[in-house]
Amino acid sequence: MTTTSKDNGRQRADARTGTAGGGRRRAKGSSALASERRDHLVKLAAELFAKKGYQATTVRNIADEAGILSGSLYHHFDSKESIVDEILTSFFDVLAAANQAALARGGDPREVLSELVRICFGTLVPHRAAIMVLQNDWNYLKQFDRFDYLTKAEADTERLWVDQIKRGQESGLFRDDIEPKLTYRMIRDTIWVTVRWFHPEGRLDADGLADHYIKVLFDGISKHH
Amino acid sequence: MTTTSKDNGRQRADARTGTAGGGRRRAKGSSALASERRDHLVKLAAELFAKKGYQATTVRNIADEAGILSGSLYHHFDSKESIVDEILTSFFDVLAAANQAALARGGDPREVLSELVRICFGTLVPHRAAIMVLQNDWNYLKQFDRFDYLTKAEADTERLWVDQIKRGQESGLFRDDIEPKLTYRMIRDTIWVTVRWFHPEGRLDADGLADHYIKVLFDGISKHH
Amino acid sequence: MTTTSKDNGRQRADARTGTAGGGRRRAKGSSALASERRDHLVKLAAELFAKKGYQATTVRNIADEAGILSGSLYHHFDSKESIVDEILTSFFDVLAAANQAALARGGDPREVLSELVRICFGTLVPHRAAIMVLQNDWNYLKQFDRFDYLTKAEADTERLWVDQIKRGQESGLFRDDIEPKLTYRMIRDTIWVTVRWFHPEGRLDADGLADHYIKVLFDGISKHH
Amino acid sequence: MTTTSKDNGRQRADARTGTAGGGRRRAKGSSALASERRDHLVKLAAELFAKKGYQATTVRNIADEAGILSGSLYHHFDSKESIVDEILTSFFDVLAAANQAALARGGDPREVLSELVRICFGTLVPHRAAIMVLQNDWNYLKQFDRFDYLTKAEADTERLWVDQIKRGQESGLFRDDIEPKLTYRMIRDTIWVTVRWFHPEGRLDADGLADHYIKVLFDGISKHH
DNA sequence: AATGAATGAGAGTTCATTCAT
DNA sequence: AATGAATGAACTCTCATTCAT
Repeated sequence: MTTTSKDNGRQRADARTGTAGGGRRRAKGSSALASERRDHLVKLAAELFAKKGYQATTVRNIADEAGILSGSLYHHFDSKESIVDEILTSFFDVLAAANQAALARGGDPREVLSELVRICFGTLVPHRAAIMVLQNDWNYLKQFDRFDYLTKAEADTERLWVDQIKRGQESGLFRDDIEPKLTYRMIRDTIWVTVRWFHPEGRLDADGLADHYIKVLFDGISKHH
Repeated sequence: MTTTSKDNGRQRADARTGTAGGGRRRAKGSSALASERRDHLVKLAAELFAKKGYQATTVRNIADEAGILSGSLYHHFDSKESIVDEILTSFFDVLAAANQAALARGGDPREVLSELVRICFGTLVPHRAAIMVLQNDWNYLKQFDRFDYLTKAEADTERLWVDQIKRGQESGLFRDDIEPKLTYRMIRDTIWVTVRWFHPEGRLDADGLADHYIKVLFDGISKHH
Repeated sequence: MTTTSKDNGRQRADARTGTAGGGRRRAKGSSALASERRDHLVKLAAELFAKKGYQATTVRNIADEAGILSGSLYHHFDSKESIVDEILTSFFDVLAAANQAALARGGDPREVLSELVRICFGTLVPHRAAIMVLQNDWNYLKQFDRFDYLTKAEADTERLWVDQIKRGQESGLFRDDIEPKLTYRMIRDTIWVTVRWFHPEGRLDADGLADHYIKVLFDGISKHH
Repeated sequence: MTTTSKDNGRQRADARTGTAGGGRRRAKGSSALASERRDHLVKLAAELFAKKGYQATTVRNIADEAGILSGSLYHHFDSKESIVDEILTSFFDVLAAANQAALARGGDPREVLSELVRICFGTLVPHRAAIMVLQNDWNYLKQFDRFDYLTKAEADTERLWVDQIKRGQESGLFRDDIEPKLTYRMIRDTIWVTVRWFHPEGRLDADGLADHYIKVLFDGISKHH
């Protein structure tokens, strides 16, 4: 039993249980510094993955960016896969926790749905890289068993959204002639896919984008008299 | 260098000028058969690209599927890039032509926009592979100069849509408080991204999807009294 | 379905069924030449494995010996493992066939055992490399599932020998106070391990070695009056 | 370079001179504890080398087993080679001493040879790991100059055995038609190679194995009337 | 129109070893 | 006595591409 920081396995296992907050427990206080180094490397990798794509980013690219040799990365990570895993996991943890919190706050379906939308847009900046990877490389990554948990997490999220849409229809807030599942998927995709062209320094920041979208989502683009 | 059908370069040049109809001119009647074989190979490649992604699909994969050796593919194509280029080009040709036709038919902005949306959804089945590649691999492919024409084509399309949205606002049909460019991008992304989960044999076919989306787009998901 | 010569899998499957003679069937006559090239490479690899050990021999070593680049080896073989597999398989096929033939010829246990010993010594020169690998690298190779069949083949051989020793004891030819299984193992190891120092150009060739050993085995080193 | 117990070099020099008894002299009493730790590490390494082979055992494997980090091993040893060196040296020291003692005790060649055989079998349990390494990894290790002394030690042992066999032939105890050198090698190999399958808890312990082998060696497996 | 052998660059990964702390 | 970060060389293997046949 080593005390290296290369404990991806255990870490992720914890994370996936849903212990919200995204706080990462470390066995030893002494490795707080080690964690910093590690987190820094993950961040560098994330930027490269986002920019060039997971497959097109080589382990050597990441090492170069960090100013070390490619082999040295393996002191911190088991594999290239485990790096991207860490990126995606920490994103999903935060998202799941935020979603749960929104549900807990309650409110009518329209309010809850607005909040869920805002949460999604809210991750656009802090988790830009993870979302980019998900948009561009998920089709490739999903083939690996180790990422099955993401498929499951997504299924959970879908249930959560669909429930709210149905509640909205039952309570007469939402139209009856929309398909809840379909509608969810379109909302979801519309939001995440913006990561490809969204620049937070532009005219609209993430909140502005969210407002704009919520407007269109609930009332459409037509002028109602 | 043979004088066979390996004339990707010239072909694409023609295509990009926008000569609608998708008809591919062949200099020699003798190569009609060769063209069939070639088209077949492109189709096989497209399916693989769609399923596994462009980078993850090897030239060997394509050759295996065709029952030949990987080196033999180079009798038909200059490179792996030129195969995907052919796939994307033929999609963009059809799309641009259809868009032009819709504009030519005229109508108020709401009608034109509806038609543009329907055209997009309409390509989902016949051009599934091309759209899939665009969704998953564009971030990688865009780095190559040879695909610059796609960026330009997309800019043209954007202008076309934005014009209609603005016309709609000016004529009082659409709300003033929506951003035309933003709205276009969201519509565009929402439609194309469905390629990832859309199954034409499901409850809704592409037309059904289009109807559903147009409904939400114009009037939102809220019930209006 | 390709027609490359990289069909290790199928080939070995056939071989293991026990089709004696060691003749290797090739799907196409056209690949007879391909087979020659392949066999040549296997031979080069075998010599290196024998000399330096399996692990210490790099794929580049083999390629260098063949005057090609390391990557080119993968046109012929799936992996380094599959090369050594081919070496070992062809040895085991020949050995099993020879053993069966000896049994078929019949004779009293002393004659059969003598023949089995002679067969073992007889493989020392033509299969020197395979035996060397088995002596030096088996402990490493056995960990891979793909070599399980060798463990099974060895178990079959053990049964065959033990049966003869027991028959010899029952018929009063061999002493009762020897353990058949133990005796077999010692005979087996004694013979194979000679591969480490045996030089066929020395005073004794393989046949001479066999005679010498049979003498000692049956009657010991003591002078009997 | 510290002045701790990392003195492999000197140590071995002493050992090779043949100072029997296996007692390891330590310059400083203070390092008695250090020595214990060191011996423990050597033992752990020996087990791993025996089980997985020298090359396949990584320095990390050893460190893991000891509950430390791989780099920390270098506080105790110069290199991976020096660890295995220590294992082999201590085995050869004991063996050489025992052989000398047997010679010193005298007796007719049959008695001396029996004793030598028993000595070999007697090392099987206490020096299992060293013998395993010698059987499996010697072909690799012998390439390094630092292990030349082992080749020389082996040559000494060979001379010792061959002398006894020749004496036996001259005195009429052993058959004239056996090759002394050949016979020695076969005896040697037969004994050591049993390390691969010998389990001391089985039906026969090391002494039993020795008895069995001596029986066969001197009188063969045939029943003599 | 296709084969089969090879190229050459580069991929992810391993590992003995070093060294400041 | 041990850590933790890093080195640097080498490893097996992949793959788009070329070319003589």
